Amino acid sequence: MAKTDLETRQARVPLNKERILRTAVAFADREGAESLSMRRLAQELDVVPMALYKHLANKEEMLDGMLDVVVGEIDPARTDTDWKTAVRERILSARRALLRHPWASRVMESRTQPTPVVMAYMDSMIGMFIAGGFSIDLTHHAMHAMGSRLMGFSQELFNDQSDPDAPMQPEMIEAIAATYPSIYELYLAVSHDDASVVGPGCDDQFEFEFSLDLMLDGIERLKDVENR
Amino acid sequence: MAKTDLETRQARVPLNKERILRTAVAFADREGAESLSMRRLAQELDVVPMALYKHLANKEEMLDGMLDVVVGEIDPARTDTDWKTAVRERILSARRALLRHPWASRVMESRTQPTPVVMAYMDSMIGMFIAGGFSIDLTHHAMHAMGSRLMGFSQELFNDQSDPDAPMQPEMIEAIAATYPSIYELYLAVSHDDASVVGPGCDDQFEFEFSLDLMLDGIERLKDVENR
DNA sequence: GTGGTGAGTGTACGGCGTACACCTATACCT
DNA sequence: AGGTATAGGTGTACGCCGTACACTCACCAC
Repeated sequence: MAKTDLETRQARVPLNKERILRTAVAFADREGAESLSMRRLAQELDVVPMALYKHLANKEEMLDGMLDVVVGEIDPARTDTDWKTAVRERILSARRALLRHPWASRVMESRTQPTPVVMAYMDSMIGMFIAGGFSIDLTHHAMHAMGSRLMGFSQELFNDQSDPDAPMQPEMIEAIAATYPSIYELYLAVSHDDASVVGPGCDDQFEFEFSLDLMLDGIERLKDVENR
Repeated sequence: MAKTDLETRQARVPLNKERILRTAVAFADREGAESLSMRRLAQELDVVPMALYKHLANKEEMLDGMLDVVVGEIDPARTDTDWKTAVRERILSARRALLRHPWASRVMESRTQPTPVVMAYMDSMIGMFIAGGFSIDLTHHAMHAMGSRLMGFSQELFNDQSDPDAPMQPEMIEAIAATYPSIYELYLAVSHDDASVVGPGCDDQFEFEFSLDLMLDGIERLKDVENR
């Protein structure tokens, strides 16, 4: 009896959507999104799986909510500078948020409908271009062209190397050299730049900013043509 | 007995990897990748689910195989023009292949390791830049910058509208107008360009080529700077 | 007290990928 | 021709998954 009493006494923190989402995000940060199931999450919260469904319609809604948490971490737009700096810094802030939650870009790719939070982010992004003097049409094209870069990632096409700094067996390298000569050539050049011959080979942050600036410069030029 | 005899007689086409993959691709084309399970596919092939595993290690390997089928549909590189035309046309061919198999880009995004077929495609793509006079480093950056565009798609961030030409309820439009003024402004401009006010609103092919050319022009300029 | 309400529970269902043991028809060797 | 190895198809079973549905029970206003 004493035990039951104590259990009931220690007013167990009640569930609510926000606490569920925070826990889910933390779990995904720790274990990856693919190991996040409703059942595991319920366990994490010391609750029976179905309890979650009093606060969320289904798993999809939860994933959306988790992404909203991430998007919520993106800094608001600066208003004290030109459009290009403002857009650039905002996107880099988005990227920082996504890097904090490595599962997020993949989950984002899997979503089909934007949430209101994402819509609001897009809305403000569009606003930045318009305020910067872009025509509506060019803004539209720019938004398309930026694509997922707007959210802070370029999908890297197999970015997730199994072992971040796997030393790459020499025989594997040889096989690659024979079969994919151009990849090998590129690999040689890139890994040579780096401190170690076997390092990660390229600086993702640099590559991201490189192509971000390629886009920004490109659309800036188009804007100037338009206004000439 | 006659029946059994007949059944055994009509030499049932034997399973093999290629036939499985062809059937899987056709099924995904028809029903979408999310409804493709090993069990449904086995059913499609009039075979017990586990039969598939004599030809494929697991579902992942099957998905990879399906993507290889799609990548196999991309035209080989032209060798009779400048790098820019050759790259551009190859990418547009990739895009055509992906549009034939709407599930493919999403599945591709979900993969973590490239298959040899994809590696070969990348290799030849790299080769096109190098042959075009790009330095290795610039080639490397270009490959990163092009990202999924190399495979014929830019991830559209919620490109899949539930109903391709849903008329958009007026009250929904009003709600959007109030909450997301910039999105609304863009929506107005874009849908006005179009024949109908409620049409798809934008031409994906145009947007794809727009940003493809933005990238190609950008890296071309960098190449010229490099060689100056 | 009474009755309504909303959060948490328990059970159950149908689906999934696939491990493992089994059967069987063919192919090959002597 | 007889024996046997092997590859391809089968059947059963396991442990996951998301979630429908009926329930209990604490709390609340009246």
